[in-house]
Amino acid sequence: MLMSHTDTVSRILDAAEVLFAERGFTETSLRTITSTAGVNLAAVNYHFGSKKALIQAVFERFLTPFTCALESELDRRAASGLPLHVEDLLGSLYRVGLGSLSENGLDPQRFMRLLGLAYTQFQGHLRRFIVSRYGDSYRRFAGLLAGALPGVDPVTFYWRLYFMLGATIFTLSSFDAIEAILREDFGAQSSLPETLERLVPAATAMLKVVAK
Amino acid sequence: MLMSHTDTVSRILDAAEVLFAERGFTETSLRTITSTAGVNLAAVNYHFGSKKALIQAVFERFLTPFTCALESELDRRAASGLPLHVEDLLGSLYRVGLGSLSENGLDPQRFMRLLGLAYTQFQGHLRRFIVSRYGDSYRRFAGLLAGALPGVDPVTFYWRLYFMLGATIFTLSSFDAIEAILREDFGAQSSLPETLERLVPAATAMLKVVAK
DNA sequence: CAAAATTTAAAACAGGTGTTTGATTCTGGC
DNA sequence: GCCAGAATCAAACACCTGTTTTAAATTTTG
Repeated sequence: MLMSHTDTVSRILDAAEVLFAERGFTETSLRTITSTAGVNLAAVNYHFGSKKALIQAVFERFLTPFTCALESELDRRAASGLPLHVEDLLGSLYRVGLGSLSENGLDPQRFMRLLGLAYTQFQGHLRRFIVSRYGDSYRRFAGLLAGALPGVDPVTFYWRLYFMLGATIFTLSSFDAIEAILREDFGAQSSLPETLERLVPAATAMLKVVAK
Repeated sequence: MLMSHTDTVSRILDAAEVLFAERGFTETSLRTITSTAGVNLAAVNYHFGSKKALIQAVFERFLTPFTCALESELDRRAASGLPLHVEDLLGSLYRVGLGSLSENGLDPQRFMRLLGLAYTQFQGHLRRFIVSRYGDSYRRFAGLLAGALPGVDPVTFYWRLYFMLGATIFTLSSFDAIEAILREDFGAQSSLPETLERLVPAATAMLKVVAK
């Protein structure tokens, strides 16, 4: 039968998620995954088919609830008829990211770490998978953001969008490390929500600049 | 003799530089490096000691001229006595990056790609190496930048500094990919200097925002 | 209950990894 | 010309990789 998701599958996904986020894809072997999951080595290839497919499955479990939550948040905003400002859109994005993930028992920091990996590690198949599966939502959000920034020419807008993505993914995927440095140097510790509250105005300013 | 740097060493460094930037560290084997360099497999361990040491050597060849050029640019600015503005500092940083590297026959894009890897790949030894070797220059630059931003409290400043680093490294290390997308969608092609000219005002705005 | 399909298990497979070895060639100083 | 030291080479080493196989156990179903 196909109700298979008894245990083994989830345990593999759980272990893979943590280990991938900690060490990367190539640096994490199937043997490490299966042994920390407490299942047999062959189980990965049996249930997922290959290591690549496992990597994609890990991302699917993250991204699907996130994307759905973002879509319905955008629907809600659109239904309200109110104009969408840049701050609101970014705030929504971050709030949804934090909310939907922790609801599903997923660690937002790990999520960002994995997202960072998806962009920087050399896994062509992953990039293709993500684009084909979640590209529409991405384009919708980007379109709304562009609409909230009249007067910024398209090419400049897209570069700035990438600047923003970079700032976000890079910073949040190394959140632990950066936070540790700042705590050591200034004693003040920052939480993830606090950091996002710093990020929203900073990213907004970057998107809005009027070239002089 | 110690004049050894006849050929083999540089050829290994050249090949490793390109291959690392293209595929990452773990994904590039010593056999691939030595065969594209046209040298014997054992040469890496003979001249460098280990793969880790080779990785560090690749970064040293990039970062030392860059850091030196940046330091002397900062010296020059300091000697002039003029106050240092944020735009100037960022402009210097990027201009020096472009200039000093291409002078030494090194590809700036590859440099950014490698720098991105250094941050995102899981090579503890590399991070430690870079921090211990180039940490002082980094702190000097960060200090000058902080001085040009009175009124921004230290913790906020440092978070924004990381936002900026993220935007820079992330964007430039994927420059080719992003540029290809934008060219396909808008027909307009962007050069690296052009992109840096977009980045300077955007990053400046992000650093300067006054929280409302 | 028995037959069939699904899931687990141990072992082997084929190939790739960084590193080391020991012999051989090259090279510069006397 | 000779010979120590440096550099190159082919081969082997020990280990790890993802994947497959074959058999046993388990679960589902008629």
